[in-house]
Formats: sequence, structure tokens, C-alpha cells
Amino acid sequence: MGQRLNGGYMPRSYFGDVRQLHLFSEMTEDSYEQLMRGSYVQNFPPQIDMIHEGESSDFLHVVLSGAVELYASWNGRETSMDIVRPISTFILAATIKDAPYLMSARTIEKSRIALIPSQDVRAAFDADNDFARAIVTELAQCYRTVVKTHKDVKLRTSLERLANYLLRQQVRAGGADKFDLPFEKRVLSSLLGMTPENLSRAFKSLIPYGVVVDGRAIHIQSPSDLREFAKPSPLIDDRGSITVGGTVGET
Amino acid sequence: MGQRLNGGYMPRSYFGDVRQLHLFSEMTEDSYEQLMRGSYVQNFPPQIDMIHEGESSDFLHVVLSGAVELYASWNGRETSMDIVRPISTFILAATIKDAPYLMSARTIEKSRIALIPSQDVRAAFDADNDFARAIVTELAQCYRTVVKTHKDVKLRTSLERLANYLLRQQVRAGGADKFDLPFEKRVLSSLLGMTPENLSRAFKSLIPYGVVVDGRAIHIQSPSDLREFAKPSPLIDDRGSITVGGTVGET
DNA sequence: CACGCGACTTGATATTTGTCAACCGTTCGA
DNA sequence: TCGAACGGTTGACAAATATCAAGTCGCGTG
Repeated sequence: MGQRLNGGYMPRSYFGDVRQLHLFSEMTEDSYEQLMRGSYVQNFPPQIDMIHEGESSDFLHVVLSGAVELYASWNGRETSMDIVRPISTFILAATIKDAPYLMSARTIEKSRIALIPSQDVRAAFDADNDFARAIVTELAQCYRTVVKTHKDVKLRTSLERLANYLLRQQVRAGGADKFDLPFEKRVLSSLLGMTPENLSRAFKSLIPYGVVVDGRAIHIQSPSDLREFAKPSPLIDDRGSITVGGTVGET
Repeated sequence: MGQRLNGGYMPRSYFGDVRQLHLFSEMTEDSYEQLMRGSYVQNFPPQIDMIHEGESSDFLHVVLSGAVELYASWNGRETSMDIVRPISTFILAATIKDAPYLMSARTIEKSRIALIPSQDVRAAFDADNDFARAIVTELAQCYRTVVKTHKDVKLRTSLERLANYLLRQQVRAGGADKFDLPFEKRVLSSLLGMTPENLSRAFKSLIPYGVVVDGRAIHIQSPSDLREFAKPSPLIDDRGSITVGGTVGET
């Protein structure tokens, strides 16, 4: 699935957004300059494989626009691990540890990605104390998100995971009772750890709780009924919602 | 399950082992002294609840001896998330972020635990650059371990998880073809995301691959057969093996 | 416009996993 | 020493989930 793509160097001005990330905002101007010197921005069409698990981590990636699917494979099977949306980094841990990627990454939409050489990140980590501290915050955040995801999978049935996912999306949509799924249902099914067929049936099972689905359009007719069934917990479902400029909310 | 326990202050000399952890070995003598000033060591009998998910993180915990089970609950269900063995910290991410615990912790054996006030850890994090960097390494390690665990659950059946678990334990046992399970089977079943009944049957299903079980004693008669079935992958199964003094091996 | 492709759905069926109840064997304490 | 408690096992059954095959629908292209 997906193919590789080369080329696409962009002017330096495109890095503007990167500086707004908490990870980089605390850096000295010096080390930020140093870090961006070897970096570049690439535009990717949808469905392009950018990195593959097992490879060594040459670049820290920053999603500037679009969306990237992190996925993993084993023995001919494949599962979606996370969807990364702007503005966020991915594979930070592999970069810092200079260890192989544990996940593969592909675009699921047309995306603009900043690529920062891993060795430069590690150099900045050694040289800039504030940058090192920012990385701690970022990693702790990532760690807690994975733990929550893992709890989700181990403690809930697929139907419960879907119900809680919809409630989380509703929060993201500002509490509106109507919103669109942010990607294809087959991606969602893999993210939730189920088959597309199972997801399709799960949506039907949520009709009694006031969930109406039309294509990607979701209508939560009775949030209270859905919440009563889903029993969302802040210790599983409060995922850091991202706004430009940093992370918002407890995580 | 388990009860709370108070008291049990110990003399300072008991902290010796803590200094050997990579997390603390790089600290300045000053900040280490500062950090240990408010810390103490407690002895816990088995099956004692030490922390509960949702509580605020008052202490960073270090397992000096024994074993601690990290587990999570939701809606009346419970699952084992990880077993922490000496010498390792747990709930570092919650401590750093000053956020609620995502997991509960109980001893599964008689254990000696060092308790370091979270606010002191955060103060040391602010004051000591090398300590901040050590935390990065530790968190990146933890993050990658959870990702591997998550891949294990999403990509494998329970039988495959058991087979690979046994192979990992064999490595821990120095490659010996006979070793003991490090804890009760019901804990193992929860850790692997299955019921005790299912685990019992899974062991039987591995007989054709040369796995002989007698109580906690495991005999891998034909490692090659088991490996052929389990198909272990470094990107899932290479978990950092801990030795006194630091982490060993790629993770 | 018709065609084909891809995403999604639906039905039938199989596999995996969980639940419930009964039972075995060991341990530990009255 | 007896027996209750507990961990583990087993069997019968139920629920959750996956698989396979055949659709439907919408959309973009030749």
C-alpha cells in the first residue's frame, strides 16, 4: 500500500509553523537555526509510504498539514496505530534513541511534512537544555496516549471502543451533535482494532443509542444515551486535543 | 484486591541501589542529595495496593526488590498492564506531567519500594540538565515498550502472544530450555489479555510445538518448532532486559 | 454515458474468546 | 487433621469477532 516519493524541496519560509510547536518554541534561536539548517519540507500525495518499521530513523517528521497514518505489520497482518494531524511530530522516541522505527507511516491525505535530520535533533538535545525538557513533555504525552489506547483495547469490546471514539470526536467537533468522520471507515476500523465488516455492524448496533450514520456523516441524536452506554473515562478518553501552538487539555 | 499500608520508614542507606539506575546515575551529587532528602523506602507484603489510577501522583516509585503489577480498570473489568521488576521506576510520566496516574499498582510479591516525592523530582528536573536528559531516555524506553505491547495485542491472537511470551522468557532465562513462570498464571493471562481458562487451553495448544508445562515450570523441548510457530519479531519482542545498573539491549 | 473501481455493506459461516459451573489438588490455618 | 480457600483445569455453552462471498452504491474516467 502506497509508494515512495522523492524530491519536493521547499523554501525555508515553510518552516514557520514548526516554531509554534511546544517542542520547538522553547529552543534558543541559535539551536533552532541550527536544527532547521539541514531540514526541509516535502509535499506528499495521499497514500504514500514515508517510513517503514525496522528502518533506522534518519528524520524526525512534523506534520504541517494533511494527515499521516502510523501503522504496524506482523506476519502478513496490518493494523493502524494512530493518526497524526497537524501540527505534531511523529517517531520522536526512535529519533532520540537512535533506534529503528517501530511503526510505518503513510499519508492518508495530501500532506506537507517537515523532515528534520535525526542527528541534528540529537545534537540539539545535547546542546539545548530547554529543548531537552520540551522533549520530556512531548514524550510523556505520547507515552500516556499509548497507555490510554492500550487500556481502550484491553478493557473494552469493539462496540464500546466505537461508542467512545464517537464521543471523543464529538468533543473535537466542539460538542456539535453532527460531524464527519475524519477519514475512511476502513482506517477507523483498523484503528479501533476490528474488521471493516465488524465496524459496519457496530454502527448498526449503536442505532438504539441514537447514532445515525450516513457515509462519513455522524449524527449523535442522543448524547446522553450514547454516553450511558459508552461510559467514557477521562483516564482512557481524554486525549490531548491539539491546537496550533501547543497541546491543550490534560493528558 | 489488595489493601493499603502505611508506615515502614527505613534508614537512608537503603537508597544505595537507586543511584545505580541510569535515571539517577547521571545526576549531580547535589541534586541527588536533594532528591533523596524527602524520600523513603517502604516494605510491602504481597497483594498490597500502592496507588490507584486517577489519583494525583505524589511519589515517583522505584522497585528495589520484589515485583509490582501495574493494572487498569474500567466498568468493573480489570487488566494487567505490566509487571515492574527491580530496579525500575514506575509512573514516571505522571510524575513529570503532574497528572493523575493512568494505572494502579499492587505488589505481587513482598517488595521494597523507594518513594520519591513528585514535586522533588520535578524540581530536580528543572534544576539538573543531565537528570532531564536521563528522563528523556527513560521515557522514550517506556514509550517504545508500550508501543510494542500494543502491537502484540493488536496483531496477534492470544495463542501467538503466549508463544512469543514464552520465547521472551526463555531469553531472560539465559536461553535455558527450562525456566519458571515469574508469577501466577492468572496474572500472566491478564497480562496477555486473555482469561485464565483461555490461557490454560492455550498451553495445551502449544504441546504440539514442544511446550511442556508443570505448574509454573516451563520446558521448551523444541525451541525451533516454537519459534516457527511464534514468529517473534525484534520490533515487538525485543523488550529491554534490565540488569542492575541500567538497561541492556536495544529497545 | 457506461464502465469499472473502490469503499462499504450484508449474509452465511467459522474461529476465537469469554462465561459459567464443576471439579482437582495444594496450602494453610483453625 | 480436617476443611475451607485458592489457583488452576476442564467441559459445555454463549458471545464476540473474523472470514468469505456476494452484493450495493457512488464516483471518476475512458
